[in-house]
Amino acid sequence: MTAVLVIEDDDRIRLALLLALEEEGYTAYGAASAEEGLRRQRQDPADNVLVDLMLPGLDGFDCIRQLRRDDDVPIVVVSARDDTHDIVAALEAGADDYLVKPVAIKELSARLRALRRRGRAVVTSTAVQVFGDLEISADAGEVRRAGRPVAVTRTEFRLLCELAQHAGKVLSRQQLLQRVWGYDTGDERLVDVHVGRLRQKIEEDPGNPRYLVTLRGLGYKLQR
Amino acid sequence: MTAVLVIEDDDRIRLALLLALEEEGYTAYGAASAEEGLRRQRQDPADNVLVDLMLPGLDGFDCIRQLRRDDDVPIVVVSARDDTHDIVAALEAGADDYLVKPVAIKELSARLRALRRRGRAVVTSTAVQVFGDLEISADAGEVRRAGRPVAVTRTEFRLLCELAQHAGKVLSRQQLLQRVWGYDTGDERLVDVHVGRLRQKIEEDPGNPRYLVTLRGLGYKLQR
DNA sequence: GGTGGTATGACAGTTGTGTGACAAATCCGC
DNA sequence: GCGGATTTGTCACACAACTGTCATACCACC
Repeated sequence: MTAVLVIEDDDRIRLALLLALEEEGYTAYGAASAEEGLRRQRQDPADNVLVDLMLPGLDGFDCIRQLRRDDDVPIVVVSARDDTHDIVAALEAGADDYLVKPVAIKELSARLRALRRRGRAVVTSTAVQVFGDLEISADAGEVRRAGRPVAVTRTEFRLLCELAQHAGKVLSRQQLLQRVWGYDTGDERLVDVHVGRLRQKIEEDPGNPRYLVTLRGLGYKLQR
Repeated sequence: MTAVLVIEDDDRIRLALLLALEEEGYTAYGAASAEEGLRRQRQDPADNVLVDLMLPGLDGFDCIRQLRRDDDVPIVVVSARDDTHDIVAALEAGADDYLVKPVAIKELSARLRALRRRGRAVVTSTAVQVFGDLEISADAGEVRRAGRPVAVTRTEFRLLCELAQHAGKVLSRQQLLQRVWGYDTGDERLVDVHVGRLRQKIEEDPGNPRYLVTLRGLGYKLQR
């Protein structure tokens, strides 16, 4: 799952972008100022960042420079101004792409894809997550235990990824239902069943799990 | 010194671009057709390639795909059309950036700099990719299994190249439709059929593929 | 020992994938 | 241009894999 951070002060535009990105299959979250955006990116780095140039306080160019200083996440500028000078300045500041508002969401999506294909996100995002002798590769759609590939189904894979993404933290059945299945409501037993099946595949001793542990009354977590 | 190849059929525009690029400190040379451009790039690779979309004979999109197949040079599209669909298609075909004519030379220069800064030297730009006893020669447009040439059709070859380019990574049917066929929408079963045909040709046991594997619910990938 | 929460096996309905047949489109030698 | 060969895309069907539900057994904690 690719996470995108949208830094944009106009609430309406930010929300619209977030919705559209979600629709395209991204995990998207927003920040209303450069300061907030930088803080969020430091705490929980996204795979791509969208930045508006006109921001209150710290402006977009400074925001780009700071983001670029911290890591090399692909940065896409979204601006109302199509002045050549702005475009050049943004690219010089460290942006990777520049889009003029109003943004066609398909184009944005394609540009994010193109950026990722260039090999940037491979470095920054989830290449392979490792838990002891358990490896999860989101790109390859593959799980390995002790070096051996383990065949998991799509749902199991999603579940595992979701747990891995919040490694060490408990996720309630409700949260898992929401994030893996997209159900706002539903039978929580469903989660149990899939957790059980996943254990059969990834645990040495499914009855006494080492990775995918139950927290009675709380939910499940993937042990680091 | 950075060398730039300009593929553009209009003599006046090509000359103007070449002059402007020289002025900016680049070494620039031109080609009046996709075929000529591809030949020159193969003989004496430039550091960046500028491509016009409307070309006689082989068009810009095909030109981009071929360039991308051969190596990993940054490609900038320069086109008179600012249609979103064209932009998306060009990026999907493998372009790294897109500029609408008339081009502001300063912007072009900045974009070339930005592209270079991104550090492209990531992907294996080997002409021949090897997977076990399977060889894919992009240059020669040739596929071999256990040393023996395998006759694949153009579509099959493109599909195989696309998968090889992202070796080990899952590509969804949607992604393959877009990248191999250029369809933004369409019947995903089309991919299945061609994957099936490709398997008949490159796999020892098509029913139990070693290279071109299915990831149920996710897509296909070419196993390393 | 009782109670609420959790694990697990079986089952039927659903979905996803492989494949052969066929017609349209394209290529190619003449 | 022309006609045959090849390639391409569509469709339908069969089969295998997966999903969600349920019932039952199990366990931890009070």
